[in-house]
Amino acid sequence: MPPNGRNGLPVYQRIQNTIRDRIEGGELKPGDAVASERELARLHRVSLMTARHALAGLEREGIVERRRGAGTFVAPPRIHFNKLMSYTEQMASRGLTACSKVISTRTVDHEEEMAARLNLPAGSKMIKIERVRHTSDEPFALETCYLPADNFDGLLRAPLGRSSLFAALEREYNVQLTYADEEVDATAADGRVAQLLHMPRGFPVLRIRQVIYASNAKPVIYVVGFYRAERHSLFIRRFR
Amino acid sequence: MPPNGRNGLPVYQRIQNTIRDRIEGGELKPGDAVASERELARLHRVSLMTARHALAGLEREGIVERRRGAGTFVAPPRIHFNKLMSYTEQMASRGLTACSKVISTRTVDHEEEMAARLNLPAGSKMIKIERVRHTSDEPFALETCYLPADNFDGLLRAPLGRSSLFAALEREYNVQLTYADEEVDATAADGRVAQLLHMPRGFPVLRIRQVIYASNAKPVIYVVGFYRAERHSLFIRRFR
DNA sequence: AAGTGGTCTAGACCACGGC
DNA sequence: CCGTGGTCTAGACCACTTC
Repeated sequence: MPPNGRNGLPVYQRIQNTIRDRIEGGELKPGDAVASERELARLHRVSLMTARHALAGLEREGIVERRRGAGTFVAPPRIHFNKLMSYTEQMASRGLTACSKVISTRTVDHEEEMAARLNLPAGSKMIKIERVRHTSDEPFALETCYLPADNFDGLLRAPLGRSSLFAALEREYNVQLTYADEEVDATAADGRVAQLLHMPRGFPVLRIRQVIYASNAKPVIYVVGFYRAERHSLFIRRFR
Repeated sequence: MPPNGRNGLPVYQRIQNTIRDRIEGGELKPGDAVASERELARLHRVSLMTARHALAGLEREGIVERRRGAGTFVAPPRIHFNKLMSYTEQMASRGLTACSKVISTRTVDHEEEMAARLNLPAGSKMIKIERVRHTSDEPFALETCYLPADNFDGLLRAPLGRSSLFAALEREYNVQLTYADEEVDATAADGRVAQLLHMPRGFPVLRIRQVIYASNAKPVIYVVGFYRAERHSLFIRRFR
């Protein structure tokens, strides 16, 4: 038998995908039993070790729980702690649709603080995108992000209103985002923020400044976000 | 061959232990090559899949990095972000001395929200400790923490003004704190907070609600903290 | 070309869970 | 008891990195 299927995917990953699809499609719900190792091996005409490898991978991802002597079961939906996720992905993980309005997109070259955050020389050209995030009608966040203009030529022509910036970077520019450092504090809404978020000036807002790094440890995006306090909170898990 | 060695440990775990020991003992340093799968299989007189299983486990733990075609190498020491640290420990890690004033210590039994956060039945007795944290003269945080009264009899007699609550729990009560879930948002200072933190009422403050869990995954402490925004910010690292 | 990790086979026995 | 996951064997070929 050929080691890989028709497409280039290893067999164990194709098995994983069939299971993932059935969970995401709602066919399998948390607590439901997944096909056993032996069953998968029979169904996919594959060795036991390969079926096992597939399930072990899904368990490591937290999608599935394995109990010796009992079976393999769909894991309860876990809260994603300390995961770097785009707004689009966050919404999707809560079963909601992302909704945002692009306020402005342009290139700038004299915002020194932002250049410094991206580790660029002073005066560097940067792409600047301002977006208001909302759910249904109510706006709840203003996010301004900066990217080095040199590396992302043509990004401004992408349909940012619709699709995710993360997705565009990872797909179109082949950039692998790996981690982000965030600084969180509270501040009072200034005139512009108050107006865009439909709240009185001086109201408390959560401010999150985020530097997102690519796999080569180079900073790729700097984001400043202001969040309406009563509509947004941040969840973190810390370990001892 | 017997599936397990003399002791009850699976072979692959014993292989892992020999490698862990050599790393912890300083014999292998970050970047050094670890024995290859085939080498381990030969040395331990074990099948390739078993040697492989051992290395895969170490990789999942982050102890080792595997590069196809190159080999398996000791991973660089991971920096610990998002660490659960007491106020005392945080200050110490910045070379400062912790300074706090106990405002009140008492037992309460009708704060239902707090009982719920600690997963206690309604009406349960809890120890409640209020402390103001400060640097030099300026107060910058009000922290109120709750603990189940049953488990921590006599805690109120400990010298909390001086030593760490964490230290007391870990030493006196043999509780191993393992992780905490935090919820962060922004809010306006109410009268009491404003007075204690020497700031105008209505000013934005960072609010952090924290549930700290022991090693048995039982909640042990619930802390609500209000932090002066201009003197405190939170740093988080998120991973993709 | 030699060595490495990645995938895969076709079996085996064990420890454990639920019926 | 039967089915489950956990461990393990003794091989195989492939893709990749290093030299």
